[in-house]
Amino acid sequence: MWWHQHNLCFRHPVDEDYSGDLEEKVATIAETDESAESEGVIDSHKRREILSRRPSYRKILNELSSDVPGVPKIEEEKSEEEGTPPNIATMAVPTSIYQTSTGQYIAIAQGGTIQISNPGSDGVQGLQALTMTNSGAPPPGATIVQYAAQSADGTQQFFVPGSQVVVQAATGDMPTYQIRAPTTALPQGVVMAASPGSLHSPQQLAEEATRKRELRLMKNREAAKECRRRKKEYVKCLESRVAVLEVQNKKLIEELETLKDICSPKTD
DNA sequence: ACTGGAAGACGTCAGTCTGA
DNA sequence: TCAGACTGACGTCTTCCAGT
Repeated sequence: MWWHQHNLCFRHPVDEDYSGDLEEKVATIAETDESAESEGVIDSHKRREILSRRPSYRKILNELSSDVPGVPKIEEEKSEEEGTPPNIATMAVPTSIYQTSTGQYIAIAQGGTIQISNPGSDGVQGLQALTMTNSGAPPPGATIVQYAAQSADGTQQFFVPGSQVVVQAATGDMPTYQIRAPTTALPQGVVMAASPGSLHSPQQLAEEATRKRELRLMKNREAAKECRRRKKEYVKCLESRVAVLEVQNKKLIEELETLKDICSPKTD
């Protein structure tokens, strides 16, 4: 596998190895002037150990950015929506925000907690917490919502991704929610469970274990995505650093040549 | 049109790191 | 100490493109 950019051609056998090559390149260019005559040979085992214990890309890049003014920082987890309602922004950092048909805001926080806030309220007031779970073997796309707060008013309806609508289908101690397409009256599946009771039976324990596994896989999936995004940003940063250092190096060499000419004029 | 390789994105597992 | 975050490694899938 070969990878072309800036008229350079880097070998790129496995995607994970490329950033290592680039790091080496940056280090080599940065140290050319001082340590050109140093041994420069690192024991491969030691090097592997160092690499395997490297801190996260975010950390590295942020350290780089503090050393080098031009290097951008990797942003912390940012919310998807720019126009976050003020009464939600002060709470946990949401990953998704939806607005209900009655004007309420629903924020799904990182931990899977759903927060419902009334537009007129000032943050904490009117907030209801729900817990998102995916238990057992749900049908594709289905989401289990565990209702942890009692709704005081009547039927509630809010929008979820995919142009679907969550409708409160029953009231009372066991409110039920259904996901429906907004234009059809046919429910696509009941996805609501009441507040969780105690888990005792083997089946319930198995379901809980499955649920935990699903949750872990989901989080890991998101973490892997985020990790790859950071890595790409990190590699971009290294590439631009290579370019800058190469230019600097060239300038210094030219300067050195000029000074050499001045200090030791030719004797005819 | 078909095919095979390159490249990129993704999901998962396993191991390490880190903060409480 | 432990749970959660992070990341390398691996396999799979999809898309693109050049060659036939």
